[in-house]
Amino acid sequence: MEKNGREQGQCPAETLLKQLSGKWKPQIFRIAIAEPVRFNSLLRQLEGSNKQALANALKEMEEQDLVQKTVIKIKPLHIEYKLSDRGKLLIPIFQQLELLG
Amino acid sequence: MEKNGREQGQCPAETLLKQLSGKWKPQIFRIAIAEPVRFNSLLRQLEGSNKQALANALKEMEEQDLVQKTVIKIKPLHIEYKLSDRGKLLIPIFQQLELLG
DNA sequence: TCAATTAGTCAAAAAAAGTTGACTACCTGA
DNA sequence: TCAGGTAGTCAACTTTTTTTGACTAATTGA
Repeated sequence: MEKNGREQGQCPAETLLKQLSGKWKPQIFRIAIAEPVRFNSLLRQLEGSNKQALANALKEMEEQDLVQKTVIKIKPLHIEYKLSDRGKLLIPIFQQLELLG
Repeated sequence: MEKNGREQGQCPAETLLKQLSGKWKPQIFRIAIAEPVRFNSLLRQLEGSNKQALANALKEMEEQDLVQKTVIKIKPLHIEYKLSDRGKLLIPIFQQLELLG
């Protein structure tokens, strides 16, 4: 998984667009900007989605260093997803996309 | 084809991300920022692409008002694609994507 | 012990996106 | 009139992405 398009001689924008695209990623990103989210909460918020879809999206977003997964060791073991430092760096551009979309 | 995500109650960024994504669209957009392009020129510049891929991408980008198609009535009839006004509006955000990608 | 909640995994099917190769149509110069 | 360049279309195929439904595993409260 590359983090920089220039390293493969591609169009760098393409790399980032690919990381933010997909059926559920933009919505996950938007929700995670506001506050950390847990798996089932996300599942309930994203109508029409399903466990597999979210698991895939979250795993990819974690691999691409967009979100950070944290295990919270309380009673029924919560797993929290929040934006990573790189993810936070992308907030302004995401907000621009929201404005122009 | 919608131009504004808010009109369908979706994540607005999602609409724009979808319009800019796809195997060839980012590269087409980047090339078209620099100067108007013709079909076969694009085909030659995008290694691994094919007529169908480009025809699809260009048609969609035209429908989404990202590029403008112009028929140039010279000898062997050229067709030129350049950024539309809306497309030009997106240049800054695309350049940001290039920087961060 | 049983049901519910947490957060997933797995395999298969369905849908969407991308590729391939043949074909069309117009115009021009030889 | 025939070859070559322009810009495509079409149907079939392959690949990738997304969905569906069943299943797992740990923990908790009744």
